[in-house]
Amino acid sequence: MANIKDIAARAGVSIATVSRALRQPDIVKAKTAKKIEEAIAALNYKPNMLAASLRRQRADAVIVAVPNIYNPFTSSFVQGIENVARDNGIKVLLGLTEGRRDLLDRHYEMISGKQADGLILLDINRPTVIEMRKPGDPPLPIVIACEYEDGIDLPRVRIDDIEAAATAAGHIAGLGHGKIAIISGPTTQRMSRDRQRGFRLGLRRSGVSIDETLIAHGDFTVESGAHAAARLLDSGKSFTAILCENDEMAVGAIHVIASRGLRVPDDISIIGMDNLRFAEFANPGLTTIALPTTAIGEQAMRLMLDFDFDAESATREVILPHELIVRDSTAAPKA
Amino acid sequence: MANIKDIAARAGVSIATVSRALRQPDIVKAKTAKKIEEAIAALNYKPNMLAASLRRQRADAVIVAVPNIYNPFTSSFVQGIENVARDNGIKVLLGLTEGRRDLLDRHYEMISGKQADGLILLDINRPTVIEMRKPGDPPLPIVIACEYEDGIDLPRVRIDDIEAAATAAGHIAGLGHGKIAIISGPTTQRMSRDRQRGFRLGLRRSGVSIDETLIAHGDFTVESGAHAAARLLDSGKSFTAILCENDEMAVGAIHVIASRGLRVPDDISIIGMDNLRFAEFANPGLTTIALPTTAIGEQAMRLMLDFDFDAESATREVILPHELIVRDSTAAPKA
DNA sequence: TTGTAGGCGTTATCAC
DNA sequence: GTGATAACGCCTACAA
Repeated sequence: MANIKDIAARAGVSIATVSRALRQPDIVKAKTAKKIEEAIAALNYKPNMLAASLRRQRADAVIVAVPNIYNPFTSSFVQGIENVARDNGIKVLLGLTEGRRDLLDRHYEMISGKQADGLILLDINRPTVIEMRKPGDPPLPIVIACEYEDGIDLPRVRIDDIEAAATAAGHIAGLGHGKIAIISGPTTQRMSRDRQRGFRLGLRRSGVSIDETLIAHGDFTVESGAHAAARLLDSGKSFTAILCENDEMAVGAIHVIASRGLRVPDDISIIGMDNLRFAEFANPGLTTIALPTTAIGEQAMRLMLDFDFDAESATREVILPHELIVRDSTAAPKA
Repeated sequence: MANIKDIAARAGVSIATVSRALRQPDIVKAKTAKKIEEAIAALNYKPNMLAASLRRQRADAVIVAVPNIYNPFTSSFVQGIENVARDNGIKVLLGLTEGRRDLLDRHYEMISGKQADGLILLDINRPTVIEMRKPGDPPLPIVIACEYEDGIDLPRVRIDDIEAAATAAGHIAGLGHGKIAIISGPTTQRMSRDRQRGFRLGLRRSGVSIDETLIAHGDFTVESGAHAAARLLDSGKSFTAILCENDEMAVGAIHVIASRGLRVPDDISIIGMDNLRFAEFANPGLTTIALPTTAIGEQAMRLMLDFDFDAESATREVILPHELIVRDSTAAPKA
């Protein structure tokens, strides 16, 4: 494989000049540049980025850690990151964590191993390295997106889950529902706690009281939403709407409700959160809260680029707006 | 940042010994190893993989190019790749192409730039480099998964789309349907052509003839499936089943059918292909053809590991089996 | 079992 | 504008 030396030899210049022609074409004479160009074409030379990164002490790459990739939410989020990264000559690498901390740590190794410069985290977990950090150590090049927990001082971008959930609850209450069930996520997760709080807040604002026995728990998967809905129906209690903490569980709930011969929204209204791509094509179309996923990704990448996490001026938190999307899964309760 | 030299100094050994302690712990004396270990812990040393890769001329990483990540199919496919990669100490990096060739080429640069050793392709496109290759050039470290085209001599793993589609068609015909519509993908794509061929083959085997005016075209997205179904319904022709070339379009079709007050499968049976995660929770649950996605990923990674693409003995093609999954979207036509 | 030393392919400093 | 040359941090013959 041709290297910079071969190019230099063939073009009759020094390797320094070749390097300059590649990095700062403007400071080398046009004629020289042309000779170099020809040599590069002739030998089909490709710069060895490994060597370049080693020398420059930066890889111009970030790694994005996501728990899974089937979640459409992830998709447009990553899209946002790519948009900004591309404009700045940064490579984006996706690393799957499956929600496992050991895998996340393994991805972090790409940073300690200098193969990437930063980590954008769209995951519940935090890499172990955060706990290992002692005061005075250099700042960690990590940006947290969305799944935030308190007590970790890293830049982050997120939505206001509480207000978003309150908006959803307000929509349902505004339609006139009074007996409202909730399918919540795992309360170990900050996001789930916030959303549940938001549901309560939204109902309270509308003067609707909550029946604590109408709260079922899932784990944010379609399957768990189906099971939770089944439990609610089996309980024999009556309710006319279900607030679901995410769309996946809402889809599961709709499935179960329909399979029992009940109708959405005639018998039971369903609202989700996240506005997954499939939400629009559920039967019926799912009313939900849309998150500015692409914008979140863009912001996260910008925070990464501004990386100077020790600086007083560093932006520590960006909160982006959500939006209610009304489709056909919600309606006023039957008279 | 501490480097191997610092460790050597602190442990009172040479850098060679440190390197060996890291790579081949068994060939260094236990006592020495311990001293080195302590030094590593004390200085919080992390090997610079960039330098290691540069020296060893391999990155121990593969890049997986996928058009998007929201497709659940992609997800378990990547899972399969990771399974095998992990067991072999290989890092897996995901690169998004958005179906764009320029982005794919950019990912390929990671290979010419030595940041990755191979490329696994789950994309319609092919990197430009394939066309540039002249006979005698070293083989390209590329494995193709599923989206195959003829005329490219690279190892690949796929399913038999024709037989898979024939199976789907056979199921519908076997239920007694005679007037059957088709929602096909873009016929520019090999996979779409194969699946359409398979549908025809399956129907012919069952002695059912095809009405060419009952073929609508989409582009594999939910939206296009919805539009195609609408066109079919608007045409006024009668049919009792739709063969969809993938689940996404099937979901779109169901949505439109339901929104027009027709029922699946009572009025119209729907079958898809791919067995997306959401297929099970569609309303009604979608009958479909399951692909061995994880196995495809595993095989692809194995082909990558066996990389010696010039060798006569190199495996060039692996075909994996599909499976019919019967759910609630298909039934015998009304009498 | 361990040490010495050359080199992987760049970039960047300093001369000229 | 261009050329020598010293790093960047590691691996691996070869020698001891």
